[in-house]
Amino acid sequence: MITDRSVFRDDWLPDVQHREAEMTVLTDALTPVLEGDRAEDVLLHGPQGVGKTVLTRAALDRLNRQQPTPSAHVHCLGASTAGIVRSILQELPGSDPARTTPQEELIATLQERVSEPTVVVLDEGDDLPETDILDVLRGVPDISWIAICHDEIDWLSRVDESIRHGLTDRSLQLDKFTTSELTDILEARQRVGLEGGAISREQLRMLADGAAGVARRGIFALRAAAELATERGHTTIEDVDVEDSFDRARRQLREQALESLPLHHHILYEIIRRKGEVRTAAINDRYEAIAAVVYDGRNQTPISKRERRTKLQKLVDYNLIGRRDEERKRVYWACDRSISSPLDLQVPVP
DNA sequence: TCTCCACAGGAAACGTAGGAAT
DNA sequence: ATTCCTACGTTTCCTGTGGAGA
Repeated sequence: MITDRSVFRDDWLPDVQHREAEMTVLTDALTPVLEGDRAEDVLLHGPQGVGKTVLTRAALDRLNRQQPTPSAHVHCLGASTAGIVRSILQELPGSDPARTTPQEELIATLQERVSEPTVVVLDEGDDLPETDILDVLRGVPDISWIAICHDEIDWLSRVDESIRHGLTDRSLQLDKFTTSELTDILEARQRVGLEGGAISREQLRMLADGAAGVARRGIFALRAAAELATERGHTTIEDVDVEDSFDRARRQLREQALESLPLHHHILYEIIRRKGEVRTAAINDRYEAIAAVVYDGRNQTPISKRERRTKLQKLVDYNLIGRRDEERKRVYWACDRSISSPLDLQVPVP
């Protein structure tokens, strides 16, 4: 039933639909490059999964077809200033810098290497105002940036006045799609990714409706529906497959998030998942009780309480665990207890 | 109201891997 | 081969918060 799985992946670049106005703002911002000038900076903001990254990639793709332009797409979440500069250098032509190259030297290399208009995409840039990266980029005359974040007000409140001023008219909001817009988007994906006639327009509308305007959710659900239909021996996708697709899609999104995290997070996640609702102190007790066994032979050592708090925060950010403060207790629980760590952890059952 | 306690999270300090210089 | 240097992940230290109990 699925003829091309790559269509459902995050890195698939579709023809952008229902973002004409936004696309115009972006392409206008990039237009100076065609004259050999630096592009305008842009801030792109909106909820997760509504196509901010896709729109940016599409705009750069369009620019590249008119005028090949160096660009770098950097994931900034949790990265230091030096880390971001290093990622940019890795994407631009030239040799990659060594792991321990001093920050000052990285910046000097960037200034030397960039001699024509270059666009840097700062994805997942919510924490950017805390780093010096915008100042660093300002020191490279040919570099312009497109920052992608969730909360515009928060982001702008933390950058300095000159940057805020430079963004006037170039702070671009992407809202959730309407059901009919998202139906169109799913229609286009299924045309490429599924056998002809596998799904009806009405079923696509149901998927779009269930995804509540979040494109990534809808796309994952479309794939999940096709997978369910195949497993159940249906020749085309049936309504029951669509109904059951949301659960599977949600699971797949969470599994993907968990897989992307390192060992310590998996161990903490498994402790919480197996216990149901659990207090911080109980997590720590359990962690300390099993640490020796779980870390054995893994080339890593148990982490301190303080660092566990940081890891737990990340699990919350990734929507893998929930958290609530009540009285003097902070309580954690797994958002979906059926999702287990793919690592083969020797977490003993209490 | 005051003191004690447990915990959260910010900031500084620390240890280590690995590349460069000698 | 040895020494030096840096980024990064982590630990240590510390301050703030808020409920419990005197």
